[in-house]
Parts: sequence; C-alpha cells; structure tokens
Amino acid sequence: MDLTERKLKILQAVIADFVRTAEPVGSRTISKNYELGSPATIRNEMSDLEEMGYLTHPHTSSGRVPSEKAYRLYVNEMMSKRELSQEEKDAIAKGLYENVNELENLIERAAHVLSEITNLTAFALTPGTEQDKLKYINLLPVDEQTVVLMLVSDSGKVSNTAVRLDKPASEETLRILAKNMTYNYSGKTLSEALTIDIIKTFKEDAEAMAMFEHSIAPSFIRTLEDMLNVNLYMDGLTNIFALPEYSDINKARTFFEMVNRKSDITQKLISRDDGIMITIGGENQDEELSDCSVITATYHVDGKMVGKLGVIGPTRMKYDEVTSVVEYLTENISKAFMLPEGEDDD
Amino acid sequence: MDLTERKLKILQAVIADFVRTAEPVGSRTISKNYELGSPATIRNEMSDLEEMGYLTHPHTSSGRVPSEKAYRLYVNEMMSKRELSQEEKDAIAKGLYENVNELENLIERAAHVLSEITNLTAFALTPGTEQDKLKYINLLPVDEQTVVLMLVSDSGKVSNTAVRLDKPASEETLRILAKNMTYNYSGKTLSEALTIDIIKTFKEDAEAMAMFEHSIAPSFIRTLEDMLNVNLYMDGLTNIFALPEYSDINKARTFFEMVNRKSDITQKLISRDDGIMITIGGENQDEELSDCSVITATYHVDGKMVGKLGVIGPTRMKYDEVTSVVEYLTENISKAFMLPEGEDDD
DNA sequence: ATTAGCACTCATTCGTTGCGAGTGCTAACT
DNA sequence: AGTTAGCACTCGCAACGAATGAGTGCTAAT
Repeated sequence: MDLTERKLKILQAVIADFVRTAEPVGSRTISKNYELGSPATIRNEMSDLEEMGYLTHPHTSSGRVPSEKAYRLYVNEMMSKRELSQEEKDAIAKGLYENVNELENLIERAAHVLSEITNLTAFALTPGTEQDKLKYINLLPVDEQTVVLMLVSDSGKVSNTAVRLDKPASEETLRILAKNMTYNYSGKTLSEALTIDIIKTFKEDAEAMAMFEHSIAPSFIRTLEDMLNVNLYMDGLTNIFALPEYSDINKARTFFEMVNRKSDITQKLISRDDGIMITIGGENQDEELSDCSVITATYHVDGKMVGKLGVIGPTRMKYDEVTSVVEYLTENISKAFMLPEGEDDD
Repeated sequence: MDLTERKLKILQAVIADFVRTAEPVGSRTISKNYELGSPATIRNEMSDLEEMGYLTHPHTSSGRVPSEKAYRLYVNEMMSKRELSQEEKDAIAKGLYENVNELENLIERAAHVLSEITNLTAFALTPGTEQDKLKYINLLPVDEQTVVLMLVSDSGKVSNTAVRLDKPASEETLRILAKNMTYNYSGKTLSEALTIDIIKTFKEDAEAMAMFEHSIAPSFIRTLEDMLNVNLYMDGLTNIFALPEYSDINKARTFFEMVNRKSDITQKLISRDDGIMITIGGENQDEELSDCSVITATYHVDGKMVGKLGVIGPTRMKYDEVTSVVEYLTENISKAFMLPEGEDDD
C-alpha cells in the first residue's frame, strides 16, 4: 500500500489534533476541520494507515492515535523546522542572561528557560572537562591549620577545597607546595593529573613531602574529581502534572522517581549523539523511558568543551517547536561562551 | 470537663493508631488493642474528647481522627523523646559522612539522610554568612583578558567568579588591585563590604582605578552576593507519593509546586525560631502549609554561623521519631564543623 | 473512488443498591 | 455512678446496570 498525498495529510492532521488535545481523534473531526473528504472516506484512509502501522486504536470504538512510527515519520519527513519569532528569541535571551554570572548559572538558566517555553521537563548538563588542562594550583592559608586548595583550569573553571592540615604549615612550605604542584601538573588534563604521583619530586624537602602526602594529595584528588564532574540541572518537573498522560498518580510517581536518579539521567544524556537527537518512546533503550520522548542537543565551546541540554516529555509533544527552541538555545549558549557574560550590561 | 487519665490514654491510642494507619480509628479497635474498657465506654470518652476539641469526625459514621489540638497536646505533654538506638546513630553517621569533602556536601548529605530515615521530605539550609569576614581577595590571571576573582572568608568559605576584562591587564596591575582590595576589605563582613566603595583609594593609579571600576567592582559585588546566599538542599520529595494524604494528584501537585519555590521555602525556614521548632497544620501561618507539619532544628557552629534543617510532612507524622532524628543530626553537624572533615578516614 | 446510512462497540457517566464500619442512644447491670 | 450490651441509624464505598454518545466497519448507493 502506498502513502498517498491524502494519507499523509490525514496522518499529519491526526498528529496535530492529538498533540493538541491528547484525545484519540475521530474521522468526523478531521473531516470537519480539514478539506479532506467525508468522514467515511477519512475512515477508510485511517483504516489503511492503521494497517500500515501509523495509527492505532485504543479500543474498537474510539478515534485513532498516532503510533511511534507515525511520530518518527513526522519528525523525519513532515516536520517543518519552525523558525522562532523575534519575540520568542528575545524572551529566550532575556531569560537566559538574567542574573547570570557564572557558566554554571547560565546552564541552570538554560534549563529553566527551556522548561518554561516548552512546558515540559528540561535538563541541562554542564560541559565536560575531560579536556581541560590544569593551569594554576594555589594554596591559600585560612587559619593556622587550614588552607584552601584552589585549582584553575585553562578554560577558567575554578574549584577549591578547604584542607585541614595535620599540623601548622609555614607560608614558605605552602609556597613550595603550590609551586611544585603547578610546575608538575600544569598543562596536564584533569584525568592525567589524577594518574601522576609527584611525591618523589619533593625529595629534598621532608616537611613539604609529608604535608603533601598526608594532607594535600587526598584533597587534590577530591578536588580534581569534583572538577571533572558534570552537573545536571533540571527544571519544570512539575510541568508534567498538567499533562493528561500523567493524571494517574502512579505514572507521575514513576516519572519523578526516574528523574530523581540524577546520576542515571546524567549517564543516559552523556551517551547520546551529538547534535540534535530525538528519540521517541520505545526507541529509548530504557524501559522506564518507553513512553517518553527525549530531545537533546549539544552545545559546543571552542570545539572542545561540550554539554547537553534537552527535554523529556510524553511521546505526544510539539516536536517542531521543542526542536527549534532546543537548537536556538544551544546556539545562544555557544555564543555566550565566546564573548563571556556580563560585559554588555544593558 | 477534665482530661482524666483514661481520656489521655485513649487520646494517645487514637493518635498512635491514626499515625500508623492513616485511617479514622473506631472505638472497637481501641477496645481490642488496649485495656481501656468496652467499645461503648471508649465511645463515650471519645465523644467527650471530641467535645473538648481533641478529636474530630470526618463524618457521622466513621471513626475519630486526632485534631491539631491533639497533636499539639501530644507534642507538648505526652511525647517521650525517643532515644535513638546505636544502630540508628551509626546509620546516620555513616550516611552523613559518605563522600563528603565540603561543608555544602555535608549539608546536602544531611538532607538526604534525614529524608531516608523519616520517609518524609527533608531540607537543609547551608549556614548564613552574614557574620563572615573577608580574609583574602585574590585575582588570578587565566588568559590575556580573563581573571578569576576569588574571595575567602575567615570561616574558610571560598567563592570565585571569572571576570572578563575590557582590556588586558598586567600582572602588576592585578597585584595592585588584589592588594588594595585585601587591604581595604579584609576584616569587614560580607555585607559591610557591599556598602564600601574603595574607588578613591586608587587615586594615584588611573589604570588600576579604571579596571576596578569597570571590570572588578561589578564582579566583586556579584561574588559577595553569591557568598551571602544560603543554599537550600531538599531530598525525599518523592516520599510523599507513599503517603495516603497525597494519593490525590492535586494534593501531590500542590505540594510539589510549593516546595519547588525554593526561595519561598528558604525564607520561611530562615525566619523560624532557633532550636527545635514544631508547627502543626494551621499553626503554620502559610495557607499552603496548613495541612502540613514542619519540624526544624538549628545547627550552630562556633556559636555564630547557623543553618537549619528539618522535614515537612502531613500533620500525621511520627513526631517523636522525627524530632529525635532532627536533633541528633544537628548535633552531629555541629560536631563535624569542630573537627573538620576527612581527617580520620576510616 | 466517494459517500450516506446504519448497526455495532465500548468507555464513561450516573443512579441504585447492598454492605459494613462505626456512631449515639437507651436501658440494663454492677 | 460509671460501665456495658444492644440496637437503630448514618454514611462512605464498591458493585451493578442502564443510558449515553463518540466513533467504527460495513454495505449499498452515487
């Protein structure tokens, strides 16, 4: 059987109606709102579309619902990329830069804006730092026996830990430690640094060596690990309450319990392809996601640091709109990194 | 009418049963499980208790439910503080210090542990820093036109911002800026620092002055504000799904939407009394909280920095247990601050 | 090939009924 | 006097069934 012009139009109409109303759509509705023929004709065509796997029947006597195959066809072939209006773009930019002073902040805002616009659950992942190289290492005394260990990477990411020393250290010792660490670690990526042991380089200085080994090194490792971690921001979790697919409390519960496992989510996101990726229902390997669709996009910075953002929602979603927004957001974020934030304070 | 011995016992029994089952409790149940007389007697007593305002009737033909007044009486007079068993204490300590290397981390863990033990929604607020004094101010070059502005307070709290300069700065200029800022700001509290303008102190150095005014000062203010911010951690949100009071999706929704407004929650928490505070249902000024109870406790550090933690749940909760856990947690946190973390790695 | 007509299906709504847990009252008992 | 047994009554709730109506599939006419 062939996907004739009319069949395509009917399918599109069914998808559009169903995405809007979440109700199975009947032949009369289509017939009334589109010039595609009488209800009976539509019915025949729908019956064909069902046979072809694009529509399903919740039960004999109710309207048709698009199948995942239909959404896939729509996304691949029928969806026109919806250019955002200037107002929408402005709203995004405004929301994005509001109250932002750090990269983390910007990513958090991105998740927020994304959830507000799409009315879905949005997430954003901070850039991975596998390729970041250490630039500075500093030890700053806070009091007698406490110092702050501070690492700066070449991308400007900073991370610090308060370190409790087992005995007081002279400023001199701290300076030696910091200098030696900077000398040996700078230029190395964070994960490289994790594998290098510089304890031997202190050979002449027993005090510095002991202090490094007992106090600094463990904190150093923790701080590196902390820097390597990506953060996951989520927003719009409660948006799902507005969706009829989650009017059953158990559905809602399952959803919340799933997205609450942040490390799982992070894993799943990281492993997704670059660029815009849309997975529909069962296309998600994950059982738990099998009645959700996920749209993600990747933002790049200087061609090296990458992070992801996207939305998760029911398979019934406005794929065109969400895709456009997600794409526009990544462009904006990449741009923001080029010209660091906060300069043109309007 | 008098609250006789037996009335008290019956009231306590009703509370215990209702807290456990969430079902209105009838006279027969009490009569069977406690040696307090026949159903009819219990009924008469219950009727009196209702007249006195300690019990209510959902409808004529169902069992009794404790009123807020009853919970209040229970909390004030009848509740025996439940000493935690050694296993419970161990479990708390274990959960608390797992994977902790920063204060923020510890507080986050506290919320986690608290929600796990109580099966309620828990929150924890990082210590306020109004009394923190600036100790160090540092400017570290990252690249040509980017520096990291780093502030350290006397409590060891560190905050940094990447600052994009409008033109390249010499190391010399940066050193002058940092030195001058440290000189003028150190010893001042964070909020004092926000009010002091040191622009005039650069009078001899036009370059440093311009750089301070255009690039550093705005970031400095943002960083101070960031340091002044307290963070709110929440955990166990999905626990409410297990409670029958939230089996209605709208209740659940309202709850989630309320706790999602983090700044509101933070405000409400901060304004609560020190020590252990229990508010039951309508005692919460807040309309939204009127069918919740909130238990908070304050942890102190060196008698100056304070934060709060607690739980929020239905009025039907195990007040004794929750109170004990909350109290024990605050003690533990205070202790942890005394002897900074990570030293005794078992 | 399209469409009107019609019988049929099935989820949903709404009223009815029966059940059972629990009360309140009265009268008997201690 | 306080306690208890007995009993009529209330009321939420679940189960059942009829009515409703949206929508289909099929057949026959256009």
